[in-house]
Amino acid sequence: MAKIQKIKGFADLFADEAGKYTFLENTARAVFSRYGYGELRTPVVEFTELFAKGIGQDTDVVGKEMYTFPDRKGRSLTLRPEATAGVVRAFIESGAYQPGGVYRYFTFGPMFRYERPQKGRMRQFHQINVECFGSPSAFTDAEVLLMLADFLTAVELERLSFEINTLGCPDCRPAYRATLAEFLGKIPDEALCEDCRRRRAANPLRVLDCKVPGCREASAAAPSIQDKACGRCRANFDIVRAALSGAGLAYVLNPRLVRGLDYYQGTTFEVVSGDIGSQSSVAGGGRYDGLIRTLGGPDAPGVGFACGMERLALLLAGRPAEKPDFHIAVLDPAGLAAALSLAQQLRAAGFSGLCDHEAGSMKSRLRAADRSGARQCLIIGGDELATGTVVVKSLATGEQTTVPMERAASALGK
RNA sequence: GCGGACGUAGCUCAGUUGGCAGAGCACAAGGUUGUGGCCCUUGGGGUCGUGGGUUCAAGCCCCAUCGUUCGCCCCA
Repeated sequence: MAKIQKIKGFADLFADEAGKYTFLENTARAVFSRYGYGELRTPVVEFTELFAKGIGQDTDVVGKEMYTFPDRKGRSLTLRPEATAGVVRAFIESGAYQPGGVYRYFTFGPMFRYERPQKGRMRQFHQINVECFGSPSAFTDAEVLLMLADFLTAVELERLSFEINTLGCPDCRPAYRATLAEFLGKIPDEALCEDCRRRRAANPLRVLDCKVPGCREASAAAPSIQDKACGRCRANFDIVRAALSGAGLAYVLNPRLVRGLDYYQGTTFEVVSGDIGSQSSVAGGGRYDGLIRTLGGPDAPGVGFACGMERLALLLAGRPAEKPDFHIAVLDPAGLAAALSLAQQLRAAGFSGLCDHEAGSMKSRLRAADRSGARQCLIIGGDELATGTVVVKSLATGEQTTVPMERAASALGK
């Protein structure tokens, strides 16, 4: 019988690793609350249609990476590959939107994409997501970015680079796209990789993003969106840049920054680390003004970002586990019941600790106490049982005293 | 979906031209009848990922398969 094991690309996170995730979530909660954001938890499964419409039918995520399956009534469900679509759906469904209002949400949780796993990329992965609905202002873009930077500073990640770009709006992007496509059309086939030859007609912006050196060279002189953006987009982007500089946040202007999900427009950004292998992007986001309407909601604008917890965790030092205050060592089986009730009293008094449930030799019990990392060991053997006492031994210094059992808590207390 | 590397004890890994499966760490007991960490001794532990093939003989060679991992692609 083959051993049952976890699914490829899924992970079990024990103490050290799990601790990083709760640390990330707790500090995210604290930081985002200071900006007026509230937590929202949405389902992990949605109707497939939501993602197909929201993310874009021709993206890789929708085209080949979704966990999609029929439920018992034959409806097509999918495990969410990203959070924004679900949050937007919840927002629309709640009916909370009033024109002019601004709505701020953050959410944590697992996402699923059927990809080949590698460093920093799991099939079940975890994101911290932030979404702000209702504000068309570039100051909101800037504040969201600053909040992300604030969070990353709070978790003590410093060596990260912030890249920003604008993708243009529905007014100016089509024209830019056309001139870019025209430029790319003149490049001889041999100069581009196979993917880019296909992309230059279908999705010319993505050619800019190609990592193949030849393609980089070929597109080096391509027209930049920075020059072709409309006045409003430029003005907005200037506001964002000025706000970041004003706040002292260093950033890199990356005109080649193109996001993979169709709904992005206007300001986009990515946070990159050079220390975690080839999946180097730890966070990414931007503005998605058309999305809420696309999904059947009001014509409300949106901005947000997603932050990959696996990738942040790679950068985080392990969090040392909490050490217990006491370990009760039992030398005589007759002492097991007294040991457990003593342990309960100590826990009720606020101490943390472990208690032997099987008796053993002094040597084996003390070794176990030592391994647990406990500060103090309480020893209950035949002598102590006879006199109603307990030995309180410091595992650091080796000093020990014998006290009546009911005084154990105060003996631990100092 | 494509490519490379790797699967031997709980963990990290040796294993020669194919010739009786090993070390370190960890664990357990003892050295010390009730005193841990350091040290010493002893001990328990393995279908060599799985299934085929070649061979007198396979951990080693061949094929397949599963898993892990790094990269491509894509993305957080």
